[in-house]
Order: sequence, then structure tokens, then C-alpha cells
Amino acid sequence: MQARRRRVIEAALDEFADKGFEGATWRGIAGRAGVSQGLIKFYFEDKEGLWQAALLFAHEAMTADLPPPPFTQNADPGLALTAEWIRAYVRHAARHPQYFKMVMREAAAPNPRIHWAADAVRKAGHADFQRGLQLLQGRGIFSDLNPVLLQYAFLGAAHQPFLASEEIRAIYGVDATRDDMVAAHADAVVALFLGGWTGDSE
Amino acid sequence: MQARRRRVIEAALDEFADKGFEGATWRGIAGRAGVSQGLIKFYFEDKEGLWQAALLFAHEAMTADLPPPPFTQNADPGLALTAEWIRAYVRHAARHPQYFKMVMREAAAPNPRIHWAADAVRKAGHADFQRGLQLLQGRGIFSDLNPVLLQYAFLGAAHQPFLASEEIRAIYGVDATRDDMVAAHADAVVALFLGGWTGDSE
DNA sequence: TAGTATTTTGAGCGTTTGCTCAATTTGCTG
DNA sequence: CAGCAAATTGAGCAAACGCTCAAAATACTA
Repeated sequence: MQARRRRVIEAALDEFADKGFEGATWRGIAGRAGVSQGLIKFYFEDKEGLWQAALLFAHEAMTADLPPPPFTQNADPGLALTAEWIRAYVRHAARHPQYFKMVMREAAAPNPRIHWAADAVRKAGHADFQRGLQLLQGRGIFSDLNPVLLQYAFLGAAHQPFLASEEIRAIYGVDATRDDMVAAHADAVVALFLGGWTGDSE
Repeated sequence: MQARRRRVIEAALDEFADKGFEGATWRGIAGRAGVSQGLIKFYFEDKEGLWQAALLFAHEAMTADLPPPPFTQNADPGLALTAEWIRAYVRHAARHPQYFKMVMREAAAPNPRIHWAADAVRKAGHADFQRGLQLLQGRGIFSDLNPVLLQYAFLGAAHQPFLASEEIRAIYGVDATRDDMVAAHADAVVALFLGGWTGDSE
């Protein structure tokens, strides 16, 4: 049954995002999905394979949810279109933080997962992003900054409130995933990365 | 012996930062520190207690390493002083990423550690930061943005390249912790968060 | 140097882990 | 309904886990 397999993947996604690869357990995932451990092994080779399947699933969900990046056309994307894409990206990060949580947990120390993820999905996404950044920087926007560092600054700024939502709740008593907070954060990211240029030429 | 206890804490800091609370093991920490598992238990109550000790150690190291935040005086800090503090913060994040890695691994999902950390160290630091932000925003700098979200955007932007250094190495073949990269990222963060205002009034 | 207190070890206990596998249930086809 | 393949279970295994503890080594005092 296909629906069952999907339930397992979604449960794994939540478990890996919450607890990391080493902290996640077959029993925990089976419990979340409401199936037996044996069934997971029937669908997936091993823990590593399940992790990869979950990451691919989340990546495809993100690709499907986001508008086509204004970067991929080779023409200058324009600030308005770029701002719209950034807002959509922040909204997706807020609603589906599992993908970035999974990646970030593995990106902190050397391990086979991060190299697999780099080859399987991350390199292509980064190449798109860098192409778009090049167009914007060619226009003079933060043109003196290292594009790789700029990209990671963007990723960090966009994702952090949703990665650390439990801390925000603990310190400020606020839910960062509330609709108005998400919208406000999308505004903040646009202002930070495009704010200095919005009045210039369009 | 005090030096031995310190070696254990530093080993624990590395292990918790690399693998998270659940992924870290007594045997791994003991191996890194070059002592037996039994000795760690002699010094620290349990795994939770060792985690807390490691976080406190890293927090104190950060406090000692950073210049006094321009925020704490109630006078307007001035952009130059603020820029200098931001650069120092980024440099510390690059050289000692363990503290933020430890916090972020726990901040993703509800667990006792993040609530302990919030009360023990994070709330106070955030209050300082918010006080400083208030002064800057009173000056008109990003004054229309939610200060909590702005703080997390700053934290994410400042830390991300060093949290994800393994991914950057895997995708771009670059070492984000190299001196020149760290300096470039400090410049980038200053430009992003203060860049629009540097020419204004001082 | 003897005697006491502190530090350090490593074997081992009960539990949980990732994973196996024989057995059972379910769905499908003729 | 019979028969077969696919789906699903749960008991159980070796290894690794957090943690205990009696014994040994070291440091300190008189």
C-alpha cells in the first residue's frame, strides 16, 4: 500500500528533524506512523536509506511548493519577483522546517549523510541560487560580498526563527510559526536582503 | 585534579556539538578526553549534568572573549561601536561554534535541555541584545521590524556558515573557518544589518 | 613512613538500539 | 473459493547504551 509507505516517510521526517539521525529510533518512527518496525524494514533498506528517502521527500515537497525561482531564467529577475520568491521561501521554511532541520543536524560535523545530501539535492539548489545571486550582484546589490557567505547568511536569517521555535517559546513565550509572525519574518528577510535597493530603479 | 575536569568538559563540548545530546556517548567523550568513563561520572552527576556543565563553560568562554556589548550602557551605542561588536561576535562564532551548535540542536524540539538553557543563560543574553536593538531601532534602523525576529535573523546570518561548515566544504570545497572567510563574513553581517545606515549620521 | 582521603579505573549490569526472520494476515487472480 | 504473492507483524538477537561499584592508584597529612 502506497499510503502506508508515505505515512512512514512523514513520520521519519518528523523524527529525524526532532532528534537527529542518531537520536531517531525505529520504534519511535513506527509509533508515530502507527505501523510495526518490521514494516519499515520491508520498505527501506536500513536507517540510512530511510533518512535519504525522507530527505528526498521533503526536498520534492519544497520544490513543488515554491514558485519557479526567478534565478533560473537568465534574464535579470527584477526586485519585485525576487522579493516574492523570498517571501514564498520563508513561508515554506516556517510550514515545513523538517527539511532544513534534517540537513543542518548533519551539516555540523563530517558524516556520510551530508555528503550524500550535497550530491543528491543540495548542489543543484545551490547552483540555482548562486546563478540568481550573480544576476542581483551584477546589478550592484551587495556586489562586494562573497556570494557563498551571502547565501548562507540568507539561509540562516530565513530559517533561524523556525529552527529555534522552541527556544523562542521558552524565552519570549511567542509562537514564531503563527501566521502573522511568519509574514512579519518574510518582510524582515526581504528588508534585510533587498531593503537597501527597493527604491532605486523600479 | 582540575585540569582533568576541564579536559572532560572540552571533550564533552565537542562531542555534544558534533552529535547532539542523544548521539553523544560516555565512551566517545571519555575517548576524546583520554580518561575512563568512570571518571566522568565522578565529576558529573549524569549525562544531563555534563551537558549543562559544557554549555555553561562555553557560555562563560564567550562572555570572556567578547567586548562588553555596546548595548548595556543605556546611551546610544553608535554605529561604529556596534559594528565592532558584531565583528567580534562573528569571529567568536567562527572559532567556537560548539556553543551555538549545542543550543540549536536542542532548540529544534521540546526537551528539558532547552528550557534549562533558556533560564540559565539565554534569557539574560537575549535581554541585553534586545535592549541594544531597541536603542538602534529608536534611531530608525530597521525600526519597523519585529525585534525578536530581527534578533534571530541576526543569529542565523552570523552563525550559519560555521554551523554548516561541513556542507560548505562538501558543496563548494571551501573552508568557511579560514581567517579571510571569517573576516569576509563579519563584513557581510555588518553590511546586511548596518549597511543601509553607515553613511547617514556619523 | 603510615594512614587517611581523594582520584581513577574497568569489568559488568540492566536496558535500548538497529536489524533479522519465521509466521501470519491481506489482497489479488483464475 | 483455491492458491499464490505481497504486505505486515512481533518475538528475539548481538551490540552498544547510560550508569554502578568494588578495587586500585595517587595525593595529602602527621
